[in-house]
Amino acid sequence: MPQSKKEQLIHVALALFMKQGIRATGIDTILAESGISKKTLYNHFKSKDELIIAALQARDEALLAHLKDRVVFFAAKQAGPKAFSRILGYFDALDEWFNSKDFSGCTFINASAEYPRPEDPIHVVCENHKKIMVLFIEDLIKDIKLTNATTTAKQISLIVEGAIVTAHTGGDLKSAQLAKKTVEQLLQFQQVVQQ
Amino acid sequence: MPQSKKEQLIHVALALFMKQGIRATGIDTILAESGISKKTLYNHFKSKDELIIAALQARDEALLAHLKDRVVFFAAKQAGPKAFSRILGYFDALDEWFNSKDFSGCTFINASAEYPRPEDPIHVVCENHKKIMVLFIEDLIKDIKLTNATTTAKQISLIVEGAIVTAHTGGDLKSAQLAKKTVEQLLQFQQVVQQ
DNA sequence: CCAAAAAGAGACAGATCTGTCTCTTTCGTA
DNA sequence: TACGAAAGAGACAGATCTGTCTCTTTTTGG
Repeated sequence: MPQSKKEQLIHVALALFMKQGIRATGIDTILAESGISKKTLYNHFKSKDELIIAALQARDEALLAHLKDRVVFFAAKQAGPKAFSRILGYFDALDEWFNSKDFSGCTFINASAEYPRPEDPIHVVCENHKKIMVLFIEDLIKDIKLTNATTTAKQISLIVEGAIVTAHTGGDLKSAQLAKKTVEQLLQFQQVVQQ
Repeated sequence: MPQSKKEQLIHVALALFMKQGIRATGIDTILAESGISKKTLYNHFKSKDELIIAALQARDEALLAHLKDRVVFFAAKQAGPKAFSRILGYFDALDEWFNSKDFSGCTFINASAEYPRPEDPIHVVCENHKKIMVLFIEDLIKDIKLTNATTTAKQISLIVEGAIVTAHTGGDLKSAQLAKKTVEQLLQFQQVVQQ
């Protein structure tokens, strides 16, 4: 078997959740799309919520792996200071993502919108993802001389989240480019001030 | 009558949508909460979607009015250059909002997450709201000397949206303060560069 | 090769969803 | 007061939701 039924379910569920939203996607649709029976689903997952969480975790891993890969690709093409190339390449990767055919916003922002209670396990998964993304950014800027890299990473994260929302909710598919420019200015300012 | 039944329905529906999400809120819950009958609802609104759109439009007006009011309040307390006081006061207003008891993110980001298709009328209302918010920011910075105020307003908007997401999805209730600091740095940089 | 056990298929149950329809009440105006 | 029209109440319909249960098929171990 190339893929276990559990993996198939997660894969199909995630695709539908991303395309239509979570609450808008019924169990029956997932089953019809995957050709797997209801009993099998409930053998692997105690409830729909558990499947949702598994799908989000799969998305977390896949997205991070994908972005890491694309950052390497785009960083190589970057002009300017070498230390900036990875973080600026990140925004090219975001630009590519926003303009991909089936872009429908950040799965985690969307999920936390559908499950707004902060203590909801689904919401917690989203919160954790966002923490990981800040750490990812912190890694991208580690070669830049900054007085407080953690704070700068959080600032860049604000801009990234803003770009995602502006692309999806605002329908502005160029938001990653503006975000890139904004981060360049911010980093230049912080470097100027420190020395 | 202090409030028409239509206004009551919009008011109750909006509160529930914001608290629980839109798809998670059934018509019956709205009716029970408001004490209004189903027939009356469908006399005023052709469908649930129409009620959703009316609720979002009400939110659009109420939020903008509230923020305008709070900006005036917080701008007066701002230190530093007079031209910066309104935009910086805006972030104090956001901080107040994020830390209010029933904060559950931006209603429009959330709604567009639940209705992800860009051509969905509900999604369009959200998109329009975001456009209005950029214009609002552009007005807040109109006393600052900038080479391209429209672009700067869009940049600040990115940071604002990022702060909202970071507060709600990320659970970081201090994000408005970091956003404020980020905008200060950005504006300082842009002023330095231009002259 | 056979029997025990695990896994799968899909009918079914019970709740809940949106939207309709009929009947009753209320209101405005002669 | 009386009558026509508008508005309201809530039962009802039909679709759809999650989750369970029974029966069949497949797999596996001796």
